[in-house]
Amino acid sequence: MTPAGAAPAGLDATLRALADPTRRGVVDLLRDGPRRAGDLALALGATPPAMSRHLRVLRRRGLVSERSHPDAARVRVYRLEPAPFAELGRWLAAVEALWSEQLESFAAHVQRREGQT
Amino acid sequence: MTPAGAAPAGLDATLRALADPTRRGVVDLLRDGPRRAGDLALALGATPPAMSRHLRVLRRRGLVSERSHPDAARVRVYRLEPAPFAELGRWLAAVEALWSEQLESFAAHVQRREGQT
DNA sequence: GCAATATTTAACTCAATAGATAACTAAATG
DNA sequence: CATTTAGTTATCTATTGAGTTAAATATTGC
Repeated sequence: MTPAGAAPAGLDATLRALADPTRRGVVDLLRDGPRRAGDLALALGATPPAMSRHLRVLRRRGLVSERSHPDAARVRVYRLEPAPFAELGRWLAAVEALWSEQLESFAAHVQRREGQT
Repeated sequence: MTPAGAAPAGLDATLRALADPTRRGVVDLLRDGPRRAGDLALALGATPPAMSRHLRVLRRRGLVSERSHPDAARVRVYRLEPAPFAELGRWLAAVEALWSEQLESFAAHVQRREGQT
């Protein structure tokens, strides 16, 4: 069901991870492909320690994964992991599915609200 | 109603608003239609003040709007507003669009990484 | 007008989180 | 090997933000 090892930690963890502009910047940059940690820090104007912490958050939430650079083991390359985004997408789709249903069931809600009042 | 000026406050605000389980619970409940503030508080096990604060956050981010109950002006009815969800959906789609592209452009990244090393 | 109801605002406390600097680990390079 | 390079961890501080109780506002009903 879930890719081996990288279990998405749930919607809450995903949304908390994405609710930070720097981390969302990381995601946006990784859209174009894997990148090194230092590269990300430089591109987003973050100090290396700050970026390292952001990457740790993203990693623990399963939004990114880390590998060593094939030609330089001290360089760490990060890439996006699809599972948490897919989970978020499903939730969002379920919410958005309602803009049509909401009109349909409007009468029922009026009834319910009046029953409660 | 969303006053014409209350544009969705951006992805950051939307994601911060959704990065809370109670507020996400509100969204899930409002999927089924508009509901009263006190109803939401009761359903989610939150005290009225806590719920009021959560609703204020959601309102200021443009995720929900508030009206008075037609038959009882002291009752406030909340409903979902689609715009911020649509914005989030577009961003998410852009991110997810990459699972295919990422494979395509893989060779280019290898090249770029080797150029940097 | 007076009490009850629905909800919000205020003031406070507490925990979680982000940023900065410094110290540390590991790997490439001379 | 000593040094530079890449990145992470440690520690501290400051800010944000969520919950609580009490008070305030507004509306309905007697």
